[in-house]
Amino acid sequence: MTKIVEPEAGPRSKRAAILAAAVDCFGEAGFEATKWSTVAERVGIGQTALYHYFESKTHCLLTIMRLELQRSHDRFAEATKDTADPVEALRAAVRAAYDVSPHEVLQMRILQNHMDLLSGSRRSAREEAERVAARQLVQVVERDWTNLLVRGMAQGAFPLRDAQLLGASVLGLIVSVWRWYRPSGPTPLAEISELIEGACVRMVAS
Amino acid sequence: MTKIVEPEAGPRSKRAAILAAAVDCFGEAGFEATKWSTVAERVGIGQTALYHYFESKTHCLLTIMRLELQRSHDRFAEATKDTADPVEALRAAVRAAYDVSPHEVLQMRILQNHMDLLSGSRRSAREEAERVAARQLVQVVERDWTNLLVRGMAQGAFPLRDAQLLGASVLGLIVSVWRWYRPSGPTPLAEISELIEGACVRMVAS
DNA sequence: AACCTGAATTGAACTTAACTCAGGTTGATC
DNA sequence: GATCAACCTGAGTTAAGTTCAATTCAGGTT
Repeated sequence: MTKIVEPEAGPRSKRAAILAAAVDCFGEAGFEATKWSTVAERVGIGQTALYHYFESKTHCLLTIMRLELQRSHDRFAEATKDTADPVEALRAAVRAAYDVSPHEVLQMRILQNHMDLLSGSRRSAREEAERVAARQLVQVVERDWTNLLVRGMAQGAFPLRDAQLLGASVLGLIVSVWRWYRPSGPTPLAEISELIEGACVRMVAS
Repeated sequence: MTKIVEPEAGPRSKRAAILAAAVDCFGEAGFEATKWSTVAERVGIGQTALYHYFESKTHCLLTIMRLELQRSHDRFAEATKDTADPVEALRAAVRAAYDVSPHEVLQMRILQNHMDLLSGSRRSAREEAERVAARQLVQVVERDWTNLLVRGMAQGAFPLRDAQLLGASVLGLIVSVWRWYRPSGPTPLAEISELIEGACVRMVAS
């Protein structure tokens, strides 16, 4: 469980700007479709300057994914921390999952679209470090949901079922939205949130 | 609704062999991670021969995705065609979705991991044709599930809800499995199928 | 003010893998 | 056995990510 130390920002560091620009580009156009040099342009630096902050285009992507996973976990914890009733905790967790900014929507989309990157190992050390950290966070998030179900089953609020599998399914259902949802689309996020919240409760508690 | 005419196989065509090899490679190692030349090697031809059958590596990927979507739709239709009861039809459809060979598992994984390709348009004509065909098939499959729900709601078997959204959710839940499932993993597909079948019914019919 | 240090940046060169092209081989059909 | 289309290849091109040696810049030291 090696945690990655976030490189502290020097006063003229462009790391944050690069990450923001990359999220926009990767999120809108897709990782493969966006040229690394375009990100540099948008930040206002030459393409080679990117390598001062990230070892590679993929290293940047993995960083975005890790940060998003960390955020998801934190929000889950925050949303459920003082709710004893399992059903209410579940509802709160789902609502928290969809209580996101447009920028965070892009981050979720990027994360979902590149989960497969976390399987195979990477050549370079820094990339591999990010990958492993992200993979661990995936497991942490899965455990978040599974534990919630286990707790509910133990209290008799949820019927007994394979909590691991059901947890993965609930999570899968929730994040599947990020593959098709567009802020500009016809369905408002609030409506989606409500429907999924109900669906999750029925799935788990019926 | 332009349907793509499958190039009929000349007696010494290696198209099918290429597709099979590509599914193995793309499915196991990932599309980006596998070199196009590796696929050629595995088939036993030079890399340039690939371009006799596919305009590009991406064209091959899009073809795989379209074929898989066509298969999914066909299986759905076959599984539900003579089941009047909506709940039973839903159960049959879910079971059909998981009644797949290991090779088809790879195809589903490839499809799910590259859905984002279907958003943006492609440069070349043949690629774009495959993309559009695939995109249409996605909508067809979504309609398959939505119609099933609409039918069930009309008959009073399912409570009234946004069928479009709920259909997308059910589908999202079902296919989310292909991101993590491995035939070599600890959970047998039959067990997954059963749990998801139940989850879908509760989600829709409770 | 002159100097030093390390972070930040750059242009030019390199690498890799997808792709193009100009032509060669094979085999079914007449 | 001539023909034609399908099929295949080696050599060369291109595009995008990446490396590297050299340079600029900002802030602190003497």
